[in-house]
Amino acid sequence: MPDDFYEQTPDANAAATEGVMNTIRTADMFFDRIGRLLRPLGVSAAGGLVLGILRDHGTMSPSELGERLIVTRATVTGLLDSLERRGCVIRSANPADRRGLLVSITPAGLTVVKEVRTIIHGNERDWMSVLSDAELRTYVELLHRIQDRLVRS
Amino acid sequence: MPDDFYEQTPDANAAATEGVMNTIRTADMFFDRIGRLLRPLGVSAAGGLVLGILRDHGTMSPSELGERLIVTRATVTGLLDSLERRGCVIRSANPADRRGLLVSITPAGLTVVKEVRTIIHGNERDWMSVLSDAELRTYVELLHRIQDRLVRS
DNA sequence: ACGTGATAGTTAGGCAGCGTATTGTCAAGA
DNA sequence: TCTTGACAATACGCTGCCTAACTATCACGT
Repeated sequence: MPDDFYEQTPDANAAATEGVMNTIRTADMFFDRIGRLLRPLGVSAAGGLVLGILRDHGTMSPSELGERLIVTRATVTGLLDSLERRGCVIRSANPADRRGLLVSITPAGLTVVKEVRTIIHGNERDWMSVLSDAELRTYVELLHRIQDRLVRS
Repeated sequence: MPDDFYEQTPDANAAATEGVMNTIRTADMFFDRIGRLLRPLGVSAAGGLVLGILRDHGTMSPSELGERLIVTRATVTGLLDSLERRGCVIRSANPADRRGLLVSITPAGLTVVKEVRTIIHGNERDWMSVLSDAELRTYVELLHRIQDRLVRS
């Protein structure tokens, strides 16, 4: 998002606008870099998140995956389609509820998620290295405050 | 993006990861809220950006729009298709270069962009009101430092 | 004058997200 | 029992973003 979108606004909103626009721009950059780093592994950024969750928390339903990812169930369906095609996860019937499924990570998926983490962690550390430890703590705290405001719509 | 994706990482990367993930999550929230606010106007968040640029800088080529938006020309094609369908912009031939086009905002587009700004500015101010002026300045400065690091890949 | 490479825009195909509608299943109350 | 409302997953259509390939045009160097 370009700086100049709102440059004609001379009032007190300018600072708030800059905060919002720069947040979005920075996140876009992160997401873009992560996607490029993961492409050689054959998974998307979203797919990497799914595998990480399955690795840490084990088999779960698509709905629960959606809650953890903060996306809709419809989106989870598509993500699982991709991951299943690549052999990273399998869907099986939930014996306790015939409406539901259970999603499990495969050995191939475990291999992928291991590589994902190695790649991403190093880069994240690098990206944030321009902030001191104290600045990073401040930054995260400010983000949390903004998020708290946002969840209250 | 869920907090717990990387929770099993006990080393020094945890703070950096939290910074990256929270940036993405916050931006997602911003983008979602903006999209919902703009839906009644019949334009997407990206469409609103295009109209704002055209309003501030006048007629320009799709390529230049793409540079300002930091998206590819192919993406601009799609955005202009939508905006043209809604009567907000028109494409015309560039008399100086028969390869190129010129995109102009229409009176209807001007009306829309005015409403967009009114709606968005008030909300941005509200969202960022949880930070003091000094904190907001700090926040934006930290974002700029991170962005500077990111543009150097 | 004429290739040759660069540029402008589109198209095609893919992924990821959404909202909405649909189908099947569960659970609770009449 | 049976109906009714909630829930699980999917299908469909839309937007937005990408890359790659294509056509048309330009601009430069020979």
